[in-house]
Amino acid sequence: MADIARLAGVSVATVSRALSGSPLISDDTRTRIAELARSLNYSVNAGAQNLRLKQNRTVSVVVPLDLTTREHLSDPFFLSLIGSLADAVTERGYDMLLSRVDAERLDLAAQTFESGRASGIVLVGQWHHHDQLNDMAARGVPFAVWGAQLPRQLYVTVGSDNVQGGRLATEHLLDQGARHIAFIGDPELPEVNQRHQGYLQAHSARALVPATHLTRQVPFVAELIQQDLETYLGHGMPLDGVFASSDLSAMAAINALRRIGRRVPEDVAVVGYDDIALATHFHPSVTTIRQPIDAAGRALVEALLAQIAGERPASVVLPTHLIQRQSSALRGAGAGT
Amino acid sequence: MADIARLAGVSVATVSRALSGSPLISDDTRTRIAELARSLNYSVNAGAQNLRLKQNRTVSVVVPLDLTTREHLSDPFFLSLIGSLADAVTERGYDMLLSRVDAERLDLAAQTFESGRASGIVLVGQWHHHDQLNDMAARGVPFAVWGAQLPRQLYVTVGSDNVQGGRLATEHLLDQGARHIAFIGDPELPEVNQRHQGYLQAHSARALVPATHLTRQVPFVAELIQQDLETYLGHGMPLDGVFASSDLSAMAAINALRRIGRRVPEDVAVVGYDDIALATHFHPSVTTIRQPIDAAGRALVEALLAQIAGERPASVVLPTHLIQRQSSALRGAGAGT
DNA sequence: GTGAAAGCGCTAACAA
DNA sequence: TTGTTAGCGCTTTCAC
Repeated sequence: MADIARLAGVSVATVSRALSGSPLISDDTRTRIAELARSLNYSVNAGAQNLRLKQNRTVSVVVPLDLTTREHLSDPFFLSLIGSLADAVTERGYDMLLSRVDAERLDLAAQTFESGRASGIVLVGQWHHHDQLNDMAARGVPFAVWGAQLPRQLYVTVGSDNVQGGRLATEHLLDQGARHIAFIGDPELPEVNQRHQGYLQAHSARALVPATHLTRQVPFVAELIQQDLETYLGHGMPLDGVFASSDLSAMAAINALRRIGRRVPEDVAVVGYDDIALATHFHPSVTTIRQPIDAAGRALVEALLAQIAGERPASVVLPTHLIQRQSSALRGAGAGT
Repeated sequence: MADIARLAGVSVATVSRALSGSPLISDDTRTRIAELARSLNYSVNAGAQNLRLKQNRTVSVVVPLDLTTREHLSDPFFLSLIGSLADAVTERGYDMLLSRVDAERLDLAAQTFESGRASGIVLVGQWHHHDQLNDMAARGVPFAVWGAQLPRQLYVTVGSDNVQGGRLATEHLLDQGARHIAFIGDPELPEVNQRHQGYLQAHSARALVPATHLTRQVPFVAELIQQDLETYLGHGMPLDGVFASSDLSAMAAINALRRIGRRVPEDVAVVGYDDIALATHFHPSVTTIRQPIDAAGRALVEALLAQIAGERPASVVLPTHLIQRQSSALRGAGAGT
């Protein structure tokens, strides 16, 4: 900037004002300076500017890294969510800092804020760490979480209506005539837990009670799901429906069932959750609960920016929809796309 | 930092030294200061530190935004590449800034560098903008591009061996007995162009010459691909093989063929490119050319960091592999997974 | 082993 | 309309 000032024969203050479009500067000098800057490929130093302005138009998106399961960032749902966040953040004129953090140390996510690198944080997934997040919120860190709304929650979440989603999925399976519906997922995770609530509600609304052993507590790992299902069926237990708490799990389940010789959907109807792109194209195509990803990214960014602006935005629960496809057409009825 | 200094009864200089682990500080004061900092949730202000140190451990990943086709960031291949980049960047102890830029103004990508926000750039996709990129390189902006290696190229690329990939795909189709193999893709894009070269090479190696109208110049848009294929076949032209320049295109082609009443693979064998997760699970599963995504992310980051360190790294061409699946088993032979 | 002071590149009073 | 000056939070010579 000093260079430009010298070349233009003015002071740095003038250059600063010209470049920031201050109305105090004459059009003449403004254009002269603008051209000089362009020809030198000069851009105002963002660090110095932020330091001075104590402003900072960047959002930090943190993806917890679960060391025990997947080491790499590869789940299509989260990847899409990141894409949607990138679009939403760009739309609002912010920069996006993407980082990965050990899921056991979610509090580390706050560092990007505390070190002044970002003005707030979007956390993709809340895992088991409700308490850590409450602490962060109490400390005054602005952040928004993709996840489930929990009791006594001091932070803002954006998530799909998991209970409703679980209910929709299960009702659909019951409608298809299924009576022994397994639930696959780890109810220790808040979102999965709520989907499980929906599963139970759908049953009790029809005066049914699913056998407890139909709830299969398995993490999001294909091998474990397949193994668990094989064990379960190996014991000769009845099964004519599966509600998996993610599409990836549903696909793993379908593969496992097929390997054991059960046909999907003729013998067992399967419903997933997320509606990732793969679900339409899988064979059979997977009936699922859609989470509105574009709305999700936008809502997360909006909730975060509202907090940064000093507001106290409410958590957002996005509606879910049943997308009916082949995997649940138990009697050949109701095949979708 | 001033607060901490006051509370610890020392000068800011001492705090700075203590926090950066300077050996000049006594263990006693160092731990006292460290604890104070922790209890206050204090983190050194990154902006100020960078300003002072003129250092900057962040990589800017720029995803061109092609306004004419997809507005959203959703292609599974690029999404995975971003995931892989996030992992690689984190591994090297850098931060990752993710931004989207109009594909027509790729030079804007340099801004994150010129404004000192990042020490270098990874560009995901080179599109038609070889010249803009050469200009950027000439200006001294450190960056690495995912794409094809081109003649008179002043910048570093990392990409798969597109010619080899195209050859492998086409040879495989020829091996399956296909003789009228369409090429689907837009050869104006450098990577696609090289895949097309491979397609031609595979033919000429067997003294064959594919009819020119078999090269279907279509952008990566499902609707256009389906439409084009329908037109082509509507004219009664012969077709028993398709080499699509991406898996998504291959899937669009398969859907189109099915709609027209051609069976895949019995009537038409299809091979894609990328090996996205969907490819395994599509029905029929898609034979494809795998691009090693994890290696890609790492190679891009490495090439960039080398440049930042003042080296002049060579472009990287990653090997490709044919992954044989059902979509190309023309005579029922050679079905894979 | 610690402190005082200068300066990284910028913006915003305050003066002129 | 423009320039002078102080200071954002930090690191680092230089002095003690």
